[in-house]
Amino acid sequence: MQTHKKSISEITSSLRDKGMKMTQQRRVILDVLRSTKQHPSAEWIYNQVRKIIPNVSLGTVYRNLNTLQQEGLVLEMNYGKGQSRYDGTVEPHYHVRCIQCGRIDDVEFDTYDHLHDQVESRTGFSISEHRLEFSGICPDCTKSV
Amino acid sequence: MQTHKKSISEITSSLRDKGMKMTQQRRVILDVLRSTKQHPSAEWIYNQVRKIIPNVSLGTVYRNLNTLQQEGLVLEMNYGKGQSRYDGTVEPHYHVRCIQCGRIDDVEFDTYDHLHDQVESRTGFSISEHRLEFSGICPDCTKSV
DNA sequence: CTACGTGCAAACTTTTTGCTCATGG
DNA sequence: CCATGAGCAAAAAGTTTGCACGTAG
Repeated sequence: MQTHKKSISEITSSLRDKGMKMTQQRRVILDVLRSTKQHPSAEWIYNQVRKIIPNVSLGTVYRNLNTLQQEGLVLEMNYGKGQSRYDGTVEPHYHVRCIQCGRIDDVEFDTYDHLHDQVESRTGFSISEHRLEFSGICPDCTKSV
Repeated sequence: MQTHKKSISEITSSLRDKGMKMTQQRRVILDVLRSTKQHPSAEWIYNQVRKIIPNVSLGTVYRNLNTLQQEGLVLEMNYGKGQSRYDGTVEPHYHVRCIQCGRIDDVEFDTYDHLHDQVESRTGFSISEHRLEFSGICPDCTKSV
């Protein structure tokens, strides 16, 4: 794991090439998300960003998370009916989620990209990615039962 | 695949053992979901059920899908921010999803349950299940580009 | 009979959007 | 400068829930 992440200035210029701006809000949202090992919700990110830009709006957080996702800089994950969770690590990796407290950790694992060919020939789909997610009870929740 | 599904009467009596009733609505919702190879949304199920029970309510569909899910008779899947999708096949299997039209097919594949031990020792979680989902473009959408 | 389930509509949660103003490049 | 983005608040989308009535067992 621990692959090389694009620097903010690299990102800034690739955004500029598409006529997009690196605003203060966008930069801080990305910074916040990249600097946590949690896989937070939009609201958690919003609260962190507010510590730096007190009058940022939740709408801005959502708009930017969507933009960043389209640019391939952020991943969105949905579980159950609650809030989406976001991940600032876009390099392929897998997740394990606690069905009790919602905690999501990364799993250090070789990825199974070679399965794409098998899936393509069996389904006729042209596969671009896959997600593998384990669920169970985390160590903390195991203790506290 | 094509594993044995519990019959409605088996389900009825196992529900009864828990003090739950097999209502007409519950039975039809389960029938509709089990008899499609699609992986439909609650609203699609609702519309199908209405053909048989015209005044069924969407709330009832949701309530029953949640109940059936808790009983392990139905799976719920979330993708992006739209509606949840439901699956009447609870035997372990994987999915492939079209990022263009939203179609979801099953993938015939041996399952990777042996990974659970590896994940447990690496993360300390106690794993109960995993999901593997491929995404890409389906044959129909490939044609129509 | 009677507890569990339903229909209906209102409420709730999460996310998106229209509009006007601000700002990065 | 001026097109892209932000802030605000209202709306949309999806799901849940309270209540009075219905029905499976």
